[in-house]
Amino acid sequence: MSERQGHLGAEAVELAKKLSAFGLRLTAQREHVYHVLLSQTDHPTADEVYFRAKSEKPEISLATVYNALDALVQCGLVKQVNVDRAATRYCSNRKEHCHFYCEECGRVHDIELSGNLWDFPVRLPQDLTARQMCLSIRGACKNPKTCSRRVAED
Amino acid sequence: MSERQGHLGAEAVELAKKLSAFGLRLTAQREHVYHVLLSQTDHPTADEVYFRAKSEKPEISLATVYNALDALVQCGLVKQVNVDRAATRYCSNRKEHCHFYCEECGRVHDIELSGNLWDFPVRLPQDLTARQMCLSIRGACKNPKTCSRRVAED
DNA sequence: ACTTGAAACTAAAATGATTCTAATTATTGA
DNA sequence: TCAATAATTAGAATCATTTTAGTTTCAAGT
Repeated sequence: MSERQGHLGAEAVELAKKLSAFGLRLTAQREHVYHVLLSQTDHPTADEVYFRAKSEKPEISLATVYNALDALVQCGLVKQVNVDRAATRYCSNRKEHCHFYCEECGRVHDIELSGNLWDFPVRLPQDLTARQMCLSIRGACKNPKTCSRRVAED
Repeated sequence: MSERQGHLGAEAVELAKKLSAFGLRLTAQREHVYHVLLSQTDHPTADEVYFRAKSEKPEISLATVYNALDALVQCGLVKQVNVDRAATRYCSNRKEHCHFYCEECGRVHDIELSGNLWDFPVRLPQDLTARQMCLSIRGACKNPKTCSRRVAED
């Protein structure tokens, strides 16, 4: 067991496990990026993650943030949210949910599902193997207090 | 009625109607871009649309292709498909369907739905108004004949 | 048919997001 | 501890998309 794994919090222990299951190493940077994502329930872009991460660890580089995000996505702890032609956003919500994109303000909201997406009937050709399903909803927040044009995030 | 609307095909007539419903004009370029999208059932990127369009109309510019794609998306004739951090793809399939993204070869397949997405139970907060729902599936093609790494499109 | 302002078009430059490079450092297993 | 490998860094490069500025086309009103 490595030096740094001697004193890990619960979060980091799980992170280490998940990463190593995919042949990826636990590093201080990945741990920190994951921490940044968990500490705010919004859906930051890589750039936003970079700035948040830098405020605590000024040496971290943008390339590393991309690398860490990729590692987290690969091992299933984080999901990418792609909307229109905008920068990809990242979501650390582990509960089954879907995303609502407000066309007015650009915010992404997490929406709970009351059913199981895998039960939804689709005519999937037999040569295709599904690994992941996701639902996304577009619309408007309709609340003038919280929904104003082009705000960063919720 | 304008000069060029005098001799339009059925496709173009519908296009003209949809566009004008959104205050957008029918132009030769938009018509051509729409034609390019309809003539191949794959999911080209803006760049790919540009090259296909240019082969028949060499004067068309990339900015116009983007403009035309935006116009088509705005009036609902075309859908954007966003996957990972890759360039946005465009889909002219008007039937209710969802998208399957093959993580091995990058192809996007249209999948028919047997149910109505709007029936799927989600806990949508009442201040959110949904306008569009879409389902997407990730997985693998699993067919070595048709699925090889990083092929352009299906 | 003729004018006119708005919308759309063009090529090219600019921007923004993401990836790559090369050199360095950290981590892991022997 | 050592070597091999993976991950990190800053910065350059690339790719996708948007913006700009000048020109053309369109549609609405004479």
